[in-house]
Amino acid sequence: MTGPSNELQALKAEFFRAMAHPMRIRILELLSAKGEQSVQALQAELSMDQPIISQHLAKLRAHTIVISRKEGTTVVYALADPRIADLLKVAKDVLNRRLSGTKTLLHELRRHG
Amino acid sequence: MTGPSNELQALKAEFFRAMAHPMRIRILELLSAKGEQSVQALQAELSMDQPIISQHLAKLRAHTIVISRKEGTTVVYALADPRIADLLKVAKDVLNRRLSGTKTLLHELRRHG
DNA sequence: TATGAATATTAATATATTTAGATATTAATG
DNA sequence: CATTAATATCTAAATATATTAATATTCATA
Repeated sequence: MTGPSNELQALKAEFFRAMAHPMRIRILELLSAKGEQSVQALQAELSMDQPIISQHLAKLRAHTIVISRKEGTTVVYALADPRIADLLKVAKDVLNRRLSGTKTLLHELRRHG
Repeated sequence: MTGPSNELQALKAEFFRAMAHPMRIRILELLSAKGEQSVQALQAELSMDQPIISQHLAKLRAHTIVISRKEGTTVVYALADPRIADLLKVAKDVLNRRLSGTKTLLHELRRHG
């Protein structure tokens, strides 16, 4: 038995890759924490040139990781799916555990005898 | 307040990028589903040349996404953290919902009028 | 210690992604 | 309808990543 199709795994890979950039992570964390944000707001909070932000937003949009709507001349972005916030949270947990590394291990050892 | 440091977000990005490859997703899903596996077993199940598998395993190892131990001349790999299985599961949910759901699509369409 | 089996590394080329700057589009306003 | 503000797109150059094939390492054992 071969498991799920390769195309599905390619989709997952593309999905992860679309998130895999420091600037895009920052954007997604802002949207997770504060809800929808205009491009201006993101630009201000990330102190980033406008075309750069737009390019990253375009990539996230292309993979339906964020969605956007227009409000007059400004465009407001939001997570396309609340589970994306979960995804970031799990990733943070994995990394946090890793960073606390030895400390956590010692702590656990002490607690469990 | 600026939020968490940029280095942390760069770490997260590197972490996602290290997973973001169809072959590595397949490896991680096998390890999630079946527990630890030797390189031989992975090679057989993925019908992939040995050096290719090793290269992907090396990348996963470099980011502490998998860990390995030797058993004589064979090397056995496992997920470094069970939460990585959660991560894959959440990603699968997001993509499943996307593939089955018209909700997001309609939302996208509405955006363009 | 020479050999074979299992795994890892290296190096080259090809391909994809990022960045930065210039320019284009869109919608509101005077 | 010309102008401005907000956002998006395009292009070329710089970086990073993937692929392939060849070679190296490690360990058990004859």
